[in-house]
Amino acid sequence: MSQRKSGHVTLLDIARASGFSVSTVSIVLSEAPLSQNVAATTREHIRTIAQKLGYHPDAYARSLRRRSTQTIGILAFDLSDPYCIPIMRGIQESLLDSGYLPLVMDAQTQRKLFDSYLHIVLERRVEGVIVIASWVFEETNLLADIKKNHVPILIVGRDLTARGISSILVDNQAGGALAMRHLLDLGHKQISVIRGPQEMCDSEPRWAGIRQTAAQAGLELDPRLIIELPGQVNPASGFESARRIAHQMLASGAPFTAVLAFDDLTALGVVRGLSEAGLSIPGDCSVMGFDDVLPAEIATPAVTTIRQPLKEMGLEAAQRVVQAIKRGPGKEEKPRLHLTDPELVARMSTAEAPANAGRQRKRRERLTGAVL
Amino acid sequence: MSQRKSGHVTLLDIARASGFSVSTVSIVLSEAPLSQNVAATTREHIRTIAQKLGYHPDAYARSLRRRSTQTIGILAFDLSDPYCIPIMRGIQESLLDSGYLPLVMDAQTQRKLFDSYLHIVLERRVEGVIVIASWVFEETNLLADIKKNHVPILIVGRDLTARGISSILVDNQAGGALAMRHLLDLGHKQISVIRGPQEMCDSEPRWAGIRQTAAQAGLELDPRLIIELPGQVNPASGFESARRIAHQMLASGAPFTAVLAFDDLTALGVVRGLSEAGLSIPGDCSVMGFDDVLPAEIATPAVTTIRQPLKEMGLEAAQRVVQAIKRGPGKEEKPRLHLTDPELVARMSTAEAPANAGRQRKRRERLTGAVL
DNA sequence: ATCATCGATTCAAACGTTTGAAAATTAGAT
DNA sequence: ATCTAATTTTCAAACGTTTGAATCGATGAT
Repeated sequence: MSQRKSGHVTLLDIARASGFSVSTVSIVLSEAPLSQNVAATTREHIRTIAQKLGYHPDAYARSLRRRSTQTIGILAFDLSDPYCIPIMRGIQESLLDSGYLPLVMDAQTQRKLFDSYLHIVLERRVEGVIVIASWVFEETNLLADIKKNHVPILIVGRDLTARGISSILVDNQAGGALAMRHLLDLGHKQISVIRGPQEMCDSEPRWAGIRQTAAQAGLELDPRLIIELPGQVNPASGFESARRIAHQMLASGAPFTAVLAFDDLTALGVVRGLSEAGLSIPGDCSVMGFDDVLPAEIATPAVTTIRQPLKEMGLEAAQRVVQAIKRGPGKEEKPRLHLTDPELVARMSTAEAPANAGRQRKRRERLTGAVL
Repeated sequence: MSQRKSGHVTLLDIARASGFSVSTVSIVLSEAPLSQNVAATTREHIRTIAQKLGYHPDAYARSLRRRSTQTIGILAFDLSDPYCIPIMRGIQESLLDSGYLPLVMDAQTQRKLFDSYLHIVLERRVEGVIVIASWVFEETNLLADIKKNHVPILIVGRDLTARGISSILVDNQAGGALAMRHLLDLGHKQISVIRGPQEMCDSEPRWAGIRQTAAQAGLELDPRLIIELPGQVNPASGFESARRIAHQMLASGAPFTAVLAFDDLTALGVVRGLSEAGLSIPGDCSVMGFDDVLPAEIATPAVTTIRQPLKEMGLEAAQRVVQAIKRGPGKEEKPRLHLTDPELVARMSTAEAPANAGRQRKRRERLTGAVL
């Protein structure tokens, strides 16, 4: 009945219906400090009417007037990557406590989308931005616009302190070391490593940790067993590449008893590839991943992996951005780098190296001949 | 330099810097029809300055004035459920084309959050709402508020036409039938069914399809092998329940050669449970799921499942909501139900029933005794 | 009676845009 | 020089809120 043009119930509607002015109604419904001065009966009356009409304050009008949107933009590089989810969870949890609304954007691993979403969050006047990306996106000149508009920004999953952006990511080198250490502890000597694609910034430090640990243990890695993943177009493509690589490794004839994969999806690809060739995991070959995402946990055998404290990273990211907002513009802190601790999660896909490597090799030869 | 109190560059800044009025600047930058009348040199001049200052129109002021937010609220019941992701993808794709921005909210399987997000999307003046939920949420009285405010709403994954809400979901009964048909075709006679929890609306129709198909084939299902999942608190909990159930079934001594699980995560739980007991999939027992989510695809053995056209459902949902918005308030269409076609995806977790069931039973007995 | 005091309510301006209507400028025709 | 018409630009109001300042009554003190 009292529908205005916009189709939404406004303060004016309630003012008319209650006989009080828009000001009074606003003061009551927004629980402004002044509302203590408003007669209790009036308050009651106004609230009842608002309830009845189904009033919801217009966030746009309110934000415009208050000059604050209570909103933080979350730019995820790809929501279909299970890696993003726990981070988002952490962010969300922390943000809800502080009264901010996360504005989630999914860039779907597309630079174009990423850029246009950066535009959008700026137009939506987010008070801070959190980027989730292990990705290269530094070239985008929109970062300059973000700075021009004094919006605090922080990135999870990549070190961009060199570009003046605070960063939170796992200590990839320590993680790589942890992974290699685990395989060494299990007695493996012939270890294949599937390195990440060049475009990924995680690739290099992980590899460094792996290489270093192997060297310290006096182990020389067989170059035929060090393979690099091609660039990925979506989260699932790592799986498929790894599967193919597994077949290639078997075909190469180079003996190995364990595979250290770049991440969990890659590890699952390796498991698939080796299984297709008739090998059993971990009996014939151990496989381990990195990240600890859901699919790794619910696969059988569950894959041993290096856990990133993703949720905690999200929590911290949110806290840091909120702090930066509270600190206010102009008083920016200098960009900080926070490396979180990786953790070994030993599951079922890794086991002691077989005592008799000869038997393994023979078995593999017998099988791969049949499959490839 | 020309920073105003809000910290953002506004039309006024550009007006001052260019010597033209705010109106002219607005007309040029928003590419209003009137901008054809603006001198080409002026247009150029204004655009250059806007670019230089890093101007981004304020979405709040604009929406307030235009009385349109170009925004659609997406309420996902749980983003950590891989089921949601393809739907979201579909929605997003379709929405971007039509110039709407999806406002994604993740209810994390919590009714309280769900309600508060419904509030928020209303305050944010979304022009439409898409709910993703196989969930019970009908009791929430906020639905009434949504209707009061004339916001078109549509639900994916649940039939709520009875409550006057257009719904898109897979034909669960047909899917259940398809699944059972597959197992029957493979020659299975002793089939265990893990039914969904009561709270889930998918459970009943799927079961109906299964039961009916079995009956038509003249197959009587062993009641000891019909088990219902407990209610779930998060997507991963179905996995754990199913794992336990697998052990219980083995312990019960009732013979079975196949398990038809409620969904993919449940199927993966069964695979885990049976594997722990020493059975091999599909050699000793076939397992199949429902939905076709990522973990089912990348597990080894890949799980046979009934695919829901999730992305397509998202696409359609978005289209329908946009249409409803275009149609305008008042001219609401009567709520429609759209059942999409499920599809069998035969993978590696199902195989022909073993010719000799006796051997199977013996093997299982031998093994389970050792494990439980 | 007058004046300050206090409590309850309202005024009016502002946030940054958009847009119908008006005005200013220029050009063209008489 | 005057009038009309076209082109270019600006005015001013509006969107729904919030909020410092102002108003209005009534109470109590002088």
